[in-house]
Amino acid sequence: MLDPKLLRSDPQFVAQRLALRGFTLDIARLESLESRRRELQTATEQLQNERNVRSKAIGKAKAAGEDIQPLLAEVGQLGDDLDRAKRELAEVQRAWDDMVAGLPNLPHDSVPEGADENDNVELHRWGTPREFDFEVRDHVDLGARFGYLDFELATKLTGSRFAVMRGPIARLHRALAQFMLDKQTQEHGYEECYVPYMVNADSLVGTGQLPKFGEDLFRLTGDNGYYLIPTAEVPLTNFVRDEILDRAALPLKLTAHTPCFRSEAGAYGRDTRGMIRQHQFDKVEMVQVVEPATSYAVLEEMRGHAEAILRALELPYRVVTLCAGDMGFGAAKTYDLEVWLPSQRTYREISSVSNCEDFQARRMQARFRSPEQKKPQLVHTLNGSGLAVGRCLLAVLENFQNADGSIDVPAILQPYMGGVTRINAD
RNA sequence: GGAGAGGUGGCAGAGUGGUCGAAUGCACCGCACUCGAAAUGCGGCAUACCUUCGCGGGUAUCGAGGGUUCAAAUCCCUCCCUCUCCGCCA
Repeated sequence: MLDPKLLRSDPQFVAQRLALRGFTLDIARLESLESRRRELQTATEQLQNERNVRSKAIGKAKAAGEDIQPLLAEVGQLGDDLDRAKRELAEVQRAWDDMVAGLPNLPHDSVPEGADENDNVELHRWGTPREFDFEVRDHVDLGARFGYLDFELATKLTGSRFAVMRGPIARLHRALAQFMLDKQTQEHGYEECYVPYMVNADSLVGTGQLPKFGEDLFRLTGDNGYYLIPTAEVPLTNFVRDEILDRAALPLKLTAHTPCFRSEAGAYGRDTRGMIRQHQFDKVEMVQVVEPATSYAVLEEMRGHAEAILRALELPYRVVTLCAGDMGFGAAKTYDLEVWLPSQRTYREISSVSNCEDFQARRMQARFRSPEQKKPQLVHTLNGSGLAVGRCLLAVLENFQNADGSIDVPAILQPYMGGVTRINAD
């Protein structure tokens, strides 16, 4: 959520920043709602005050043994007026809340302008894509060789956009997740967490998936209305919802390996082959909750934490700064890491690292207290994949393939594979 | 799933429908005392929003949401959560 004070004091500025991401702010509507809200709130509170004063007077009179009938008569009309005022106020307030809850975050000054992914700016590349002296197979073909990666089976079990992994590929998948988790906890200082894979609506509102993007989520039937998590960012970031932290508790660095569930309602027809875009995939997620002054330094740090995984795996990648138009709803600045996929001869997203500044914190009422400042201040929240396990798996399969369809296990993963150095061999 | 007991400020813990935003204790902060500290005394100590240049004033919040009432932490309803016992289970 954007700062209501800023929306009020400088709507032109907000509109201009939002325009960078292709969002049009209806200033006239905002201002009309705001002025009506203010008017109604003041009037309602005055009525409320009057009623409180009179009720107290009745209490005193009664305690003093006086006749309270005349006082009751005086107060008669007040209740109706108050009810009406409250109703009107609630209506306007809700309209305003709905409008503001639907506004995306403002892009940071350093974010490049642009409308879509074509305008993202490459920051740097690492590694050199390997030249193959044979015709490369994509991960679907490689995985099908011994039935280690089976999409048809998953379709029978469930439906499209799911995968079954078996044998060494299933183990490679597990090895990747274990390796990532170890790296983030042991070398980068994150606390390992195990979290619910279902969350309530409040958590999703806190991180910004709701109310606007419900169609991307799997909602469970039943009275409690839980949702499957689309990313561990949701449970991890919501650790601090409605909390006032001690400054000494910051930065809070959390990581978790979880499955992620996405309905991808708007993505039909894209990446239908293979496991690029699945309804269920595993991810190791990093979340940091920090003091505002440090958040941009932390963003760079977290990008490094994600890059470290790809480097250790010897996977060529590039880093792009997302342009304003391509960023997610809550992000003020985002880096995407894109891994080289030989079968597509292109880089594909494998990690996204974002600084949400106080956007999520304001929705969550997540604050911290420092000795210098009397009032609690909003924290800044950041999240990043470190990394997407499924996409990483397919990157390994494709980049480490041999002419005979076997796949070398990256050196760093071999200890996690019981010393196995090559899979898919005859 | 069944039966019972509960959810009050950072924590503990009072609270008869009416001067209750809420006693008291602990923790924390300031001041006094002290060479310093401890102990003691005095004072302060929730959050959000509205209003004011400021001092200040106002509104809301006692798990959540409804209801009764001139007035609700207190009464009624629904839901959520916690604890104890039983059942079932990994």
